[in-house]
Amino acid sequence: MDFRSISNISVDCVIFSLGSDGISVFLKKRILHMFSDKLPSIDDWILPGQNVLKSMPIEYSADQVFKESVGLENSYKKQFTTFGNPDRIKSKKDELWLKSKGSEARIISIAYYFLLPKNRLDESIFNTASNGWFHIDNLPELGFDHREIIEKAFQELKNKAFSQPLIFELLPSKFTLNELQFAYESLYGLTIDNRNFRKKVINKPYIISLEEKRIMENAKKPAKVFMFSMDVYNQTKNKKSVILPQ
Amino acid sequence: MDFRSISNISVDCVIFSLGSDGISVFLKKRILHMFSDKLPSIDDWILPGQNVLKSMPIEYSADQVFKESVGLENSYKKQFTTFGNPDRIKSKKDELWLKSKGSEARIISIAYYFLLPKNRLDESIFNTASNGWFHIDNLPELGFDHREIIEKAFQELKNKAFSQPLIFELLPSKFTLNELQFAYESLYGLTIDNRNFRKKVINKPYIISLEEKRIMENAKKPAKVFMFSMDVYNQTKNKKSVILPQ
DNA sequence: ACAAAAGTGTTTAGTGTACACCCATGA
DNA sequence: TCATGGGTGTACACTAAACACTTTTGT
Repeated sequence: MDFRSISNISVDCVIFSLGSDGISVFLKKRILHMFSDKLPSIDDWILPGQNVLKSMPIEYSADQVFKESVGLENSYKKQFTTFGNPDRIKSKKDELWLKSKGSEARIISIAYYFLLPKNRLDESIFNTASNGWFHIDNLPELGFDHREIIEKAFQELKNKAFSQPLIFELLPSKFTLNELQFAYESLYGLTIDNRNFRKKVINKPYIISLEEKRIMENAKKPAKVFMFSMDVYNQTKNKKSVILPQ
Repeated sequence: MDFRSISNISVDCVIFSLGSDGISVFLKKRILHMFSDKLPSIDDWILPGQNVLKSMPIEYSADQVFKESVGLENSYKKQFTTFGNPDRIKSKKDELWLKSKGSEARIISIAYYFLLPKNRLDESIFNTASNGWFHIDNLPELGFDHREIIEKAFQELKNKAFSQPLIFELLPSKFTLNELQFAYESLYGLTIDNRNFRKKVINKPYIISLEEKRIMENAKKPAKVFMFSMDVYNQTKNKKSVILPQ
């Protein structure tokens, strides 16, 4: 095995999670102090990433980045776009940073997004000095073209969740209907009528009602919990009309 | 400008077109005769592709490949997945081929698909000795992991066309309703009721009825022609229910 | 006149949407 | 008893789906 990395190819990971105020993204602090006052000192945020290894699959590096970032494995992962235009390193800061890391100037970044289920998040990794979670609508100053990467990831996620049951990857395996509604509202920036939502959801065969109840934060009355069955979903999915969008 | 290529990064292009019998893919012949009888001689098909250039955007190479393949520009193009596992070159043939080209053993391929409108196809590029169009359900023997790449491209195309008006990229800018129906039937392997289809299509504001008529091949009665307006589409698209697939 | 694709209507079932109040529970 | 999220029903409009024959034109 050759565990050296390929110098011009990296993976960048956009890790999404559903926080109490909506969809959040995990970022790492980028700090570099310069000896010369003439050079800008760097203090902003970037996506977690690392170079691809010479003898391992691309996704191996993505999994490593995910594990090092949030301490977990086996979450939903999707490779969505590869970024690599020669002008994607635009700023003096980005140049300096790459030089300090000994990296090449033209880096191809294979970008993945991950979906982190709500209850699997290790709280200790929440906002430390070098890690942070940021609401998708309120991102901090970002290095390189990482804002563009995040926006693209979010768009791809929304598109995909439109036709596949991705939403459940953001929720605990047992969830309440109001949690599911909140996930949709957060992801798509909607407000949904609760009665219509419940009707629609409960009619899906792959949404299984459990006998269990759970008391949500701030609530007095316990709420029924449900689960999603991928088995039932795969069995019952019928090719609904595919003709003309909207 | 540095027009040398990056030795370990290439683009591969899956070019789709709508032929008279359905969706077709453009392939290039791969032939290599060996001096030794012990080595297999290569005679199969591969996707058109080339290496990424040192100082140009990735899509520049994709556009070049497309132009060299079918002699056209400005068709719909989508980067969909990057392939690069170390074991994607599995066969002796693939190894020999790469050696004969002086390429590295670990190549990252950034894959694009293109949609070629029906009437824009230069017939002279149809099946020559080194080029061929193959029905998506009847592909020949393929080199490398190119069958996998084509299947993935086709899946991504179908998914995307489900929520975006991609189907029109496969048709001439003026088309008949039966042509549009045939495009859907070919893409999704459906048979659609013609009366219901016409009703549904004619009700879309972005499908514009033209005063023109056209006599289709084998037909006697001329057919009305329609166009798709992206302007109207963008103006009128309403966020239809996004809750739960199927 | 015949062959071939173009074009047309109605009925029924199901789904989406608008809308406002009571329920169960813990504090 | 009050505050909080949990949970419920009806009416109307629209869309999807099933189904078969007539029209127009070129040969």
